[in-house]
Amino acid sequence: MPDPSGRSDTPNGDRFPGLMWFRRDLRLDDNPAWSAATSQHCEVTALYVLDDRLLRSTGPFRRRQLVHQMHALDGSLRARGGRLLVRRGDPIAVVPAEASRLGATCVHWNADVSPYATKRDGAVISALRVGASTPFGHLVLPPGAVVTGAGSVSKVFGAFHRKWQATPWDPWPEPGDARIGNDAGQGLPAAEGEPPMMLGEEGARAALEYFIAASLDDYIAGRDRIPERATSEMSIALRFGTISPRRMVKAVDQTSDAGKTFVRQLAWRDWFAHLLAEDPTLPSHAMRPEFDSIEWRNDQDDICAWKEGKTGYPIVDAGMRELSRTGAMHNRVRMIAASFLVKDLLVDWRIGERYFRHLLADGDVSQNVGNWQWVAGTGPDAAPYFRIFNPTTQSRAHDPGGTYIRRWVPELARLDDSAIHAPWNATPATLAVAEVELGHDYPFPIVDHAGARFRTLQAYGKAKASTSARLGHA
DNA sequence: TTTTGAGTTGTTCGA
DNA sequence: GTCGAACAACTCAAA
Repeated sequence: MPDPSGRSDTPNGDRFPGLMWFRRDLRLDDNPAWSAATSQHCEVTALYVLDDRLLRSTGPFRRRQLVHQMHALDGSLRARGGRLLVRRGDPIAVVPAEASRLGATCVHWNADVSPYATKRDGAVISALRVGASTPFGHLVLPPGAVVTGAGSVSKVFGAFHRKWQATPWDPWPEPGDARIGNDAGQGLPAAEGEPPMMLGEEGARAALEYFIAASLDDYIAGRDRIPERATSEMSIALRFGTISPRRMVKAVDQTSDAGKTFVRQLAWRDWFAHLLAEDPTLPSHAMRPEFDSIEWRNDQDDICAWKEGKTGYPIVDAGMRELSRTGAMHNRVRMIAASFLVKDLLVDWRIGERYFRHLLADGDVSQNVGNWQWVAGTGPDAAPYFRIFNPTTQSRAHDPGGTYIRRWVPELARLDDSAIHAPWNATPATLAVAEVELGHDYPFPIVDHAGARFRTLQAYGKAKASTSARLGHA
């Protein structure tokens, strides 16, 4: 095969050039597609395609992260004498064109499970004139590796988890010795703002080590304390693939309950991905069809108040403000805010799912959809629908000193620890001392929790009853 | 085919 | 203040 770049003087004998298409796997360590590419070819070009269709649906925080992490990947490649080749356009056209230009005999990438990605990747494979190799490098186990006797993904987590634990695997192979292409193409977009603390694969590895040393022992209780940063905070590294989930599992001592609990979270992550791979309609349909007939209120004023952090429930508002200003939110607060939208405001979970996914720096279709369906009680193994979070109780339990609320709802900062969780119950004197006038400085609650709870139980009960009646008559 | 056991993160009510 | 029960009876997966 003629080599248009004239790079045929390779130490690897008759090996040919290859192309590695990076997407959400921005690391060189423990990356199955990268290892395959660098083992099978004399030279590998590392490509990233800026896909405008995808970028349009990507909110500002995730986009900013992406650019920083691309720069970090470029740094990893430079350390090995290469560069990240960046192109802008539709991958269905760009990837085959680059493969042809470089004379690549195979294109490598790590597969993904989202409906958009699977459709796009199928089209790229059809358009390629050479082969493609597409392992699953962002999950511990690939879809299809953990199934029931009937060959489908378990619809209860416990059964999935038992099989997941019992399925053996090893770290993926080490990278090979291929030379790395050093054509930077049209160049990286300029990174905006301060680089994230957890930058690139070295940052991710250091953050994991720090978490294991500092917080893992207390993970079971610590992960529920909102104002602290006692969770692993690895979600962005997992989202962009700057760390290998297999490396994470191997790094944790699973003889302790805390270690087991933490690794279990990675099993949940695999489970949600496997479920979406099996059923691409999950972003738009309840896993339990009876809950597709709930009569949502979808009140526009309520939805706006929720998005803006003006519901009158301080813990919800703190979370929603943190989200819209930073793209981050503690897991416990995500549950409280999501439960509030669905069960207190009776708003369709899909509206909240789309909003979170747009803004979250770690936003990922499979995880976001799985978790929203869990909160809404519409999925398998979901929270029972009558399990409705009380935002005030949650706030007192998980942010007892009101530290988190004061950080994001400064107009309430002078309220004492008792009043700050439910300012509408505070005495006029307490409010006056704290210089809070409800309805002026901070809203009255837009909904009464007890009444809203009853309303939601009615709506869910009705949806269930009408569906079972329909099925009974069929 | 039938049976059996299990089932992330909660809240409210009444004794 | 603390405790257990009710919430609602499912469905799934495996034996």
